Amino acid sequence: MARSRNTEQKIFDAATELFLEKGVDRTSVREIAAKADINLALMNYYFRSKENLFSAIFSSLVKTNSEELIRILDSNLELEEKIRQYVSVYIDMLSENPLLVSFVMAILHRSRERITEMKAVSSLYATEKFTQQVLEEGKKGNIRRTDPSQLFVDMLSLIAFPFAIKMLIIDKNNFTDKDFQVFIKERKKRIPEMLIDSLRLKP
Amino acid sequence: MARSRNTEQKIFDAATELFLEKGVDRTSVREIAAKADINLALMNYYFRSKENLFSAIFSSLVKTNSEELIRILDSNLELEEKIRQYVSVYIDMLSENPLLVSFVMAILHRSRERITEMKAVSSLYATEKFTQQVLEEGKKGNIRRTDPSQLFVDMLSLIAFPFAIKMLIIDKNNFTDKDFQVFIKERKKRIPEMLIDSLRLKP
DNA sequence: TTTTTTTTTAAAACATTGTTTAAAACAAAA
DNA sequence: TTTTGTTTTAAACAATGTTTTAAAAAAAAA
Repeated sequence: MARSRNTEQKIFDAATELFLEKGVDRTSVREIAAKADINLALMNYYFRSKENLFSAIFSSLVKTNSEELIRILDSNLELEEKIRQYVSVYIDMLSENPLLVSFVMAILHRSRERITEMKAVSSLYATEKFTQQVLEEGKKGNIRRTDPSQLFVDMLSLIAFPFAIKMLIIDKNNFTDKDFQVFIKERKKRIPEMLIDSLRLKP
Repeated sequence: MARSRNTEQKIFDAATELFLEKGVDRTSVREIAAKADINLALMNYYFRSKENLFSAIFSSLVKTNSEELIRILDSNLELEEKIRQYVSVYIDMLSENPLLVSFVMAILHRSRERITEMKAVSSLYATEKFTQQVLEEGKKGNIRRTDPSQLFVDMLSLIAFPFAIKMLIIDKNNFTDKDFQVFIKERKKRIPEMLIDSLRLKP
């Protein structure tokens, strides 16, 4: 008979929440068991080890949140519109899951091996078409000649970093969570403008 | 007599290195003791607890690396030059200590209480003059009217984030460490241009 | 030198972690 | 119902973590 999807899912969900909130290393399996309201040993029964559970969760998170972004990057949209959509979708995604950036960065710092797992799924590794477009438009003289890698890192930085320092921004500006949302929403307009500005040919 | 600065320093230095490299939670006090070549109990003798040691190190790191930045922000340089210098100095600093960003972010994710400790020292909290300049230049019509907080976050993001995802950038582009340095050096020109571009009045 | 204080040591106490075991409870199939 | 296989449980285990203790060694003060 199929394993109780119910219990397995309960563990997965509880662990996801805790890992995002407190980080993997500060979350004990006992805590996960308590939150999932299951017996301690069931974690090992279903996932063999904590590290394994973490790996499953990490892959799932990255994958879930990358598919749409990859689709945009691979699409035939013209460069400007592609940038607008990528920024918009990415920011919406992170707004819904603001802990994601910190989590991924913590993992990046914690276990470099995890990089491999990201390759297959992260939108960072799906920039071929984007790169090609930037080079082509540059050649045509439609935009300033630009290193596509730099442009992509700019974009990523402007999108993601504010979420990584969310707490600092909130604290510094005496923001409520709502204020932060407004702040971020503003960036959905601001970032594409900035990037496209930087591509515009000087008169 | 004063406590043996020597031993205390040895512990401090060994722990700093390990915390930066592997993160606080994955560094054991036994490891610190081994690396510092001291008896295990001395860590407690000098710093009372691992958490306390960490706190000392964190404050020191943030402080050391913020003083010059704060000085620039508080200076009377005109806005454009201030941006150029801030970016340049900040990038140089992170280049010398590339693990700093990941470390601070991991901490931000790990212990929100630490935010308090940053207030007194982080350059993020010394933007008063900068803010004032942006508003003033905007009023005078010398630059586009801009939310200073947004501009500052842009600047910070463009500077810091690439270091946080250094491993991804290296891996994705098949960079050597030297390549990464070149990539970053390029950004020292690129970032100020981008920011100043975004402030320029449209024709 | 003797006394006092500071620093270092080895040992062990103590807590918590992730994992395993072996039996019990349960559900499905025969 | 009996059998079979799956899921759950409580308890134990082994490893590793941090902190404390109490005595030894070293250094400074008297």
